[in-house]
Amino acid sequence: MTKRQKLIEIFDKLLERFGPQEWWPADSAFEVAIGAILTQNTSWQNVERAIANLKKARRLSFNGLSRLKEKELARLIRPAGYYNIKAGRIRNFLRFLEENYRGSLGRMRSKDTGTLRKELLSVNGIGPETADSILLYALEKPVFVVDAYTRRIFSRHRLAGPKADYEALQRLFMANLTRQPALFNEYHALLVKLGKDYCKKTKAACGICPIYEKK
DNA sequence: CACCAGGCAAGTA
DNA sequence: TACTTGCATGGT
Repeated sequence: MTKRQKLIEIFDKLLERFGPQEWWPADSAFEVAIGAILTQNTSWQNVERAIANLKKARRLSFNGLSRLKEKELARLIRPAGYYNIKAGRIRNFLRFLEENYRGSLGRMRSKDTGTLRKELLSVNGIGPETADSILLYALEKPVFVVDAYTRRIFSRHRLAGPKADYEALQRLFMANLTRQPALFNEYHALLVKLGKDYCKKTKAACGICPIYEKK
């Protein structure tokens, strides 16, 4: 069994068990990018409240957010937690868009993925997962998103070392699967679904995990 | 009450 | 390089 076959087998089991996840839940690419920052170490449910506040205030756009004072932005995204930190990070991202793409996320699409990733990582507040989430889910670039669930699931199934870093885990997927945005999209979303339902930090339900196998 | 959630940066050794 | 800590709300 090659790594590729193993990765595809897991994907097929997850898809059969959970069905398509329909990621990323958002009305625009811009909303995806803002959501990616808001969901850093935060439950999606809390992010939804923050997004709802921004929509209700009609501020969920580059111009809308740009005209907000940092304190006011922080107030609106309060439910997402770390609101002072995240308000600053969102403003860093807005300034990045303003200075490099005249405020248009869509204008990023024409550049190559590697360059875009470095640019995003240069923004204070955007790390590997946030950058890759924007690349894959907002710009549809073929980049695999790794998160805490991915690391936990693959470590517990002994498919990766417990101390495998982000890039190593990402390479496992990207070097062994065809680089299709749609496949990476669904795979990551399914791993999050599995993590939420069966692979929590302490309460692991490995015995009934859909990809569990007896030795 | 404790623990967790779709991280990241800054500080320390 | 490899830890450790602060950031914070809302659900279980």
